[in-house]
Amino acid sequence: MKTLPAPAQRRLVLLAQLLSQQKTRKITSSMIENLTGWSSSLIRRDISFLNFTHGVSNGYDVAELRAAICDSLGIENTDTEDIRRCCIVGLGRLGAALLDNSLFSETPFRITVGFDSSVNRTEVLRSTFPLYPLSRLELTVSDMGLQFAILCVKEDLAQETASRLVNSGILGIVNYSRAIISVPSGVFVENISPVTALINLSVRVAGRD
Amino acid sequence: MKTLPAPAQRRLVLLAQLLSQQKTRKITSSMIENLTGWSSSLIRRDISFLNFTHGVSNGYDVAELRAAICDSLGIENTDTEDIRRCCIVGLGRLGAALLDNSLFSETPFRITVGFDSSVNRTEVLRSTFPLYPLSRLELTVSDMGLQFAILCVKEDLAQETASRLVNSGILGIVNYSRAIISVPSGVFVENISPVTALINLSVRVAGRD
DNA sequence: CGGTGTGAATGCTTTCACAGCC
DNA sequence: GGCTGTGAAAGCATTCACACCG
Repeated sequence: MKTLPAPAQRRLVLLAQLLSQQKTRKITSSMIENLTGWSSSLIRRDISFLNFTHGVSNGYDVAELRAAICDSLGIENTDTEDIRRCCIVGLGRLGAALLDNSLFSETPFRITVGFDSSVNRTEVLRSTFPLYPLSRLELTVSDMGLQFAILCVKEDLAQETASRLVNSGILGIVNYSRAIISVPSGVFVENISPVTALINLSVRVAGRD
Repeated sequence: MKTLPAPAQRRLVLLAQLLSQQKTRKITSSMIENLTGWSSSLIRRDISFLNFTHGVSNGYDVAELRAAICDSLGIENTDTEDIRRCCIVGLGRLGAALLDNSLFSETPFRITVGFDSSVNRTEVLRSTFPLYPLSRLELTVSDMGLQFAILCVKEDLAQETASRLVNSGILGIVNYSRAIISVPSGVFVENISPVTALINLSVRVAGRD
């Protein structure tokens, strides 16, 4: 098996999510094409990277295929074992809205701690896990051995906070701010600011000749 | 000028954002490489698609380059003209957190209306623009001629709501839910659920051999 | 020199097309 | 007959390498 190309990896993540919603028991590559717009041969190629040998020729078994993708990507969505604990940094309106582990049900992720510069906010907000002042970030992240952070601080603090996270051992950052943050190699960032998303949409809409 | 490749387009959007943060007046492709991890020749190639002829050989003028990117992508960040009006659908904790146009300052986007199935929420939440019950979605979206929507409804309503948006003329959807939504060709979706982002990070972290 | 801009080469990704299987 | 899985071809994106410029 060749190594999984990055675009294929991202499609497979979405495909796994699509399969969890799927009501039917079987699905064919052209049904997936209709749902996603990706060509059926591309989908078959993506699936072939999983070396998932299903045997039958009349489509994929939805549950089996999803399991094969999760298995291959290491994203078993068990609720019990192999949980990845994450922190949220910045508990403004947006950060506070994400303090809700029901968003992560049936995934291997759990929010286990939040940080904010305002002690007022860490004390007023209710959650099932601790909320600490920013000053305890380094200590807590390294003690808990966290690898993932959700960054919801304001633009002007984004780089500084990201660096502190990286220095404490964080390997992946979900960046909700518009700021572009620099991280050393081996650390990854997913930029999901609504502004970036709207700009990308706008360019794509304009570009459809 | 050849047409802009999709990966280059996405990098340029991020580059424009990076340039807005940049403190220096000049920047070279290898400074950008250090900040972003993209190779300097790739950056020069991306910029060459703009047919931006800057003249000098000791780096790019930050402001000029940013203007050239925005111009070429049609994302002038004026606050006055050519504003794209957007709606938010679903005013739970997350949707309500985005009802804040200060998130979109210095961009051509403005939230101009919100919708929720709960009349209670549309009446209790405060905002500078109207909040309506979901039943008024079609009428309002087509009356206002909106092209962009931010979708924050729960998973089980995502597809149905997206279809209603598309039928009302929406061309681009920022999807905050985990649900994968199907749209006809000519309509675009950006999936930015925190769950998807974490999964992608987790796969990339695991894959760094 | 220390930089850009760009043909040409390389390396990836996607599509084509068809054998093989149920 | 309809679908998968996959070599081989085609099409894209990235890197190389170097002419050229201030």
